[in-house]
Amino acid sequence: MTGARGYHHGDLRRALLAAAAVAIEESGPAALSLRDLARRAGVSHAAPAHHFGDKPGLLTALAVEGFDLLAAALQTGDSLLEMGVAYVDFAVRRRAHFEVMYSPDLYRADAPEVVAARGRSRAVLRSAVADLPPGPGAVGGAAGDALAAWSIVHGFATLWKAGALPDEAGDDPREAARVVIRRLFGSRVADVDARGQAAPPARSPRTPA
Amino acid sequence: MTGARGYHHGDLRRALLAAAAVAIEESGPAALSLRDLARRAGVSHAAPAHHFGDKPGLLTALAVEGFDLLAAALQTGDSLLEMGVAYVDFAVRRRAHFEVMYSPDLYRADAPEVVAARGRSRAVLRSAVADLPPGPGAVGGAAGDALAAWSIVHGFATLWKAGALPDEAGDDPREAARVVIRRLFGSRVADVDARGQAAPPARSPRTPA
DNA sequence: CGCATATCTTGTCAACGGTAAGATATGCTT
DNA sequence: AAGCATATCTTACCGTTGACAAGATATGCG
Repeated sequence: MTGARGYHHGDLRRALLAAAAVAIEESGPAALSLRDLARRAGVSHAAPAHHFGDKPGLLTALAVEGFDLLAAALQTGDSLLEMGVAYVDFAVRRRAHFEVMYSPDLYRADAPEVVAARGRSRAVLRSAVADLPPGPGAVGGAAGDALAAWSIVHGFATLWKAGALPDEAGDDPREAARVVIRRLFGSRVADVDARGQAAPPARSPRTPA
Repeated sequence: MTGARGYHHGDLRRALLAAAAVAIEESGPAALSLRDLARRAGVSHAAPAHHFGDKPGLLTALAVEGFDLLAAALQTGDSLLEMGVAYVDFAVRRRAHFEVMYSPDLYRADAPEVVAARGRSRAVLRSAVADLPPGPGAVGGAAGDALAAWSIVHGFATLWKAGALPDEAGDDPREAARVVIRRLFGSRVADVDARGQAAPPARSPRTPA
């Protein structure tokens, strides 16, 4: 375990990934230092190289972990609306993973593990979109639905994280995300009356049909 | 002009910003090196410090320039649809500026010039949204429209740039953006034939819901 | 013409990423 | 249980970077 102090760390790979997430949340991915991670983990500055090769290697592992975490987070929501909220929630709460995942310059985005993990999270979104009743002005069909849903949710999350939104957006990203998603899909999306009266104040974990 | 070779460069500040944009387009903002910029501009490694102070200072200037360029680009489109397309086009063609603008960890996003420039581009978007006929499921009113429009366009642009979209999205970001935007606003947005040929300059007559 | 100032240079330092070579623990084979 | 191959970690080093200090040179204003 991590308690094994001595020449061998015991779980250095995990410890480095966790330290990387913390460090990135503190100062962003650009300021990440492998030597700082090594210090946080209590090992020498050359230890990370054995597990990840180089900095892009470490961030590649973090991206893979992120895509898998995202896929898992999305699966908790049963409706497309809740899945979108879960996407935004993931972006806000796991800032480090999210930022790296969508910064392909920082890691090897074409590595097979990354492609596979990204495909898994994409499949979850697809399955939810497929359950959506067809809409009136469906220009691009289900693929268009998926693209639009992904775009609006990703854009909202990114802008929120970047602090680029005006204050009117409020302070609860989950609630604001609900409003935006409902504006895209209207009554096609679950669990809220189509007229879209002010959103329900309490979060309702169960979604009555 | 830039031709003034000698002890003084003549237009070093501009030259450095331009070189930064090129370098970032090549390798991303994380790999940016002030010394490399100095080499490209033909000056010593300490020259940039006089104009920008430090690296965040240079990126702050680049972000301000980017927000102003964005505001100008948005103003070319008269309809909200075309403005959205212009947003995506800006993100794809001026990758460097766009990436920096929405990476607040890289620069001083709270600097007054940045806040002002960002406000200017936001005002352009607002004015276009205000012209939009009210929609049926207007949850958040015009502010909700603006938030949704900005989110979907920003998300699409970001995902496109990150290469995170499946191949079905096609290879023309402007066309794909049109489809996505139309899915959000439906008939409320200027009408365009499904092929997405250039939109009519005049705003469409009132669109029946 | 002379001086204040803006601009650029050279020199220096600590920190970083990456590599090489050596030390130590782990686990497999017999 | 012993020995050896291998995984893991350390120490040492190199070139590059960002930042700072101090000096050199050009520009503009009186």
